[in-house]
Amino acid sequence: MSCSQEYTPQLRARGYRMTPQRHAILHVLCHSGKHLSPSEVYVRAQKQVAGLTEATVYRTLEFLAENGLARPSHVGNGRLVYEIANHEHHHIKCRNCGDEMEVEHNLLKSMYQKLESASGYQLTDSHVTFFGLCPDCQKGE
Amino acid sequence: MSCSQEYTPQLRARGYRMTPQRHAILHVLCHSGKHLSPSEVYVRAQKQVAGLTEATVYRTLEFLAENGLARPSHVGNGRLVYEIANHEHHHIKCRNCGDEMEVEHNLLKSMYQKLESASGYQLTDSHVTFFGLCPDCQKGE
DNA sequence: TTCCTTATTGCAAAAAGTTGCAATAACATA
DNA sequence: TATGTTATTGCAACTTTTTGCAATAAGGAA
Repeated sequence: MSCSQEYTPQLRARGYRMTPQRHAILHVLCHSGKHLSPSEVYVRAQKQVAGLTEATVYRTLEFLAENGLARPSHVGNGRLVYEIANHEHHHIKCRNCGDEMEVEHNLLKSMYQKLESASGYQLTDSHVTFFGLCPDCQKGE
Repeated sequence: MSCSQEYTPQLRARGYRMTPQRHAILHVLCHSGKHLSPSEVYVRAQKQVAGLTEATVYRTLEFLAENGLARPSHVGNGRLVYEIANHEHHHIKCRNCGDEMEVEHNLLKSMYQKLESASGYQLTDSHVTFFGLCPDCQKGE
């Protein structure tokens, strides 16, 4: 309950429906704080909705992402993870130790503008993951 | 032959070996011009090396990426594609029609510096894919 | 050229993710 | 509140990607 409730009108307005499955998945994303893989979402949401399947989790996450309620991101190795889409940010991940931090979008803002004018594209999707070496791992090198 | 030959000493120097499989896969990447999915690489490389398996293609692509000879990129939906790592660039892809263009790295250079000083990270991996609407699809909206 | 070490491959099984389709259940309307 | 439409789910089969392990072969040293 709580957080996920507020999404109901958003879905209805677009002709979609709020279901116990979507409810549970949104709830999981809301209260996780970090991003989760589909199977992590599955394990947690299953406790709230008996009979939930993994296929539904995959479809729901993709659906939520398409509708701007969840943010998918590529964090290494080609696997997607998801988090709730409340504030715009990006990630930097350490190639070595896997440590990760958030980056405010306004650091990238002027670059986005340059990019838009250079390419003619209108940038919609704003999540990017950068890879590098964290301060600790740089010392080790 | 040709292009892929020059990589042999690079691998040897690090204690790795050049094999017919790696040879063929590098050759495919070199002569494709665009990025390819693992299965596309498999289909093409198989013609040069009888008995090549998909597992080997996956492992080889990951290996080449780790050693800086190939560049992996996330082009939508969580699937990885690969291309030969000869010049630094990024991609912008249209969410609507799938059209794609390259972006020169120097457009992002100053942002990379800001990011490094703000985070303390040393950014190593430089490929990013941005998503947006291409000029044509913007008109349609 | 032959031998030896060990990086690399193929195989087969497992894990992760996707898809078609019939059954179910949101929810707008009466 | 009862009803009909159709968005959504579960199921099961399928595709894609990963992994362990024994067999193979690259290439340095004798």
